[in-house]
Amino acid sequence: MTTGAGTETKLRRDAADNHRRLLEAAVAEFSEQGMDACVEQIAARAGVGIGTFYRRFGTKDALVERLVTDLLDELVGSAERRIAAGDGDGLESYLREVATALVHHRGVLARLWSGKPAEHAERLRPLMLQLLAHAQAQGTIRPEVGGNDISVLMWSLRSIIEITGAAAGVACQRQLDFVIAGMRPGAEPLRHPALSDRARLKAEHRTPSRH
Amino acid sequence: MTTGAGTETKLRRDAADNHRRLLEAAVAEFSEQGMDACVEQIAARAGVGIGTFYRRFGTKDALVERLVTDLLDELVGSAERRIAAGDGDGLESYLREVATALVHHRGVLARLWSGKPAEHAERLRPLMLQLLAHAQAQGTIRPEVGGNDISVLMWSLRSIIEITGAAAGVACQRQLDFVIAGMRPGAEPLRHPALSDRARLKAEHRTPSRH
DNA sequence: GCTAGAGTGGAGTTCTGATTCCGCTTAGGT
DNA sequence: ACCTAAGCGGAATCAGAACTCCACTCTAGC
Repeated sequence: MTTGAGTETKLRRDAADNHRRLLEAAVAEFSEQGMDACVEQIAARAGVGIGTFYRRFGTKDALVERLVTDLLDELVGSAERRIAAGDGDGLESYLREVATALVHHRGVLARLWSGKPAEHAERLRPLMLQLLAHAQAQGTIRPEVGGNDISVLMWSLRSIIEITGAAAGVACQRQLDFVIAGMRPGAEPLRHPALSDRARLKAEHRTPSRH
Repeated sequence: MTTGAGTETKLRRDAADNHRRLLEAAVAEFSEQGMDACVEQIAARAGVGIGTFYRRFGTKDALVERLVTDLLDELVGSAERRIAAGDGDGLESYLREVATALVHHRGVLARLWSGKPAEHAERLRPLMLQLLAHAQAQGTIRPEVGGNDISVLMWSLRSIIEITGAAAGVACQRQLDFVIAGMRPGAEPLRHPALSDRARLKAEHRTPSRH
């Protein structure tokens, strides 16, 4: 649940403790201040000096990447669990879980769907496609819906979450109500083509704003 | 089309020219670099010195606010045009126009739905509500849909646009296909409550990240 | 064509926040 | 209890970008 990369060479007890505390402080601080939260604040909140922060993470960017990786691990785990369950509305449940996870990690969403860890995001795609295919086989999602439609849907949650802050959970679930309703077999026909794979790939490799 | 505030005390011809060029350069630079585009770059792109930039706008922030105001004027104009037209799918057409406008001004979206110009955004709301009411009276949108649902929908476009960059137009229209389909009278019932007015107001007054 | 004053350019200043450095502390093996 | 390398704190350094200032250059009214 905590991580996947194994670069942790058993720390001294106090050090391990500081490490954990830094991670918690970072999540909190990023949630509140956005990605501009400054390192000094994070360290202060964790009750350690800046030096300790840098000994542990090397760079503010490395910290963010670590948080993003944790989040992706969570999303992957969630997808796998849904696939294992094998019920008809697996995709819908999955999307709702994704929304919840994103809300919880709202501080680092700006880095989630682009930049380096895009490789990680690739890990998610086949699982998502599998859930989609299953839902379509069960007839709960109409056949014209493609994987890129689901990607766009997930992307769209980011700004809702960043704008609504505390109320993000409600806002996302309601939005999912509408989008999913629009993806059901009985819904009105689609007027526009889906995003192309080429465009999706370009989007996933874009390096966004900051630094 | 250019603006609404009338603080422009007829400039010397060359100055007016530089002013226009700065505005264009700013839109371009923000679109490409995001809100972190630096003033020096903008000035360079416009072919003027930094001094000129500051004489004209006083502050980077003032420039952004000006661009946001222009965008809102455009959105208001669009809504008024739709209301005047009075056809049944006014809301849908309006939303699609909004998407197009947002794509064009993608550089400043981060400042659009929050911060100071929230007052301006208030100008938009009654128009949007009117379009919604009309659509519901015509039976093209189901009655459970509320104004806040439309707000959330507009917010959701921001991250789609920022992530997809050049392909944003396609992505947004397709997403609108789904959401609007989900808002039709025949669509599946909604499972979750809409965002409360209180939460929406809080969201609109949030001061986001930067500065 | 001349002149006043609006406009200009861009080096220098200031501010903010990331990152480095190093002498001091402390866990934990013996 | 002692020793030593892992850890720690935080002042000092560095970097990047916003913003200021002022000697100099043109536009436009005469």
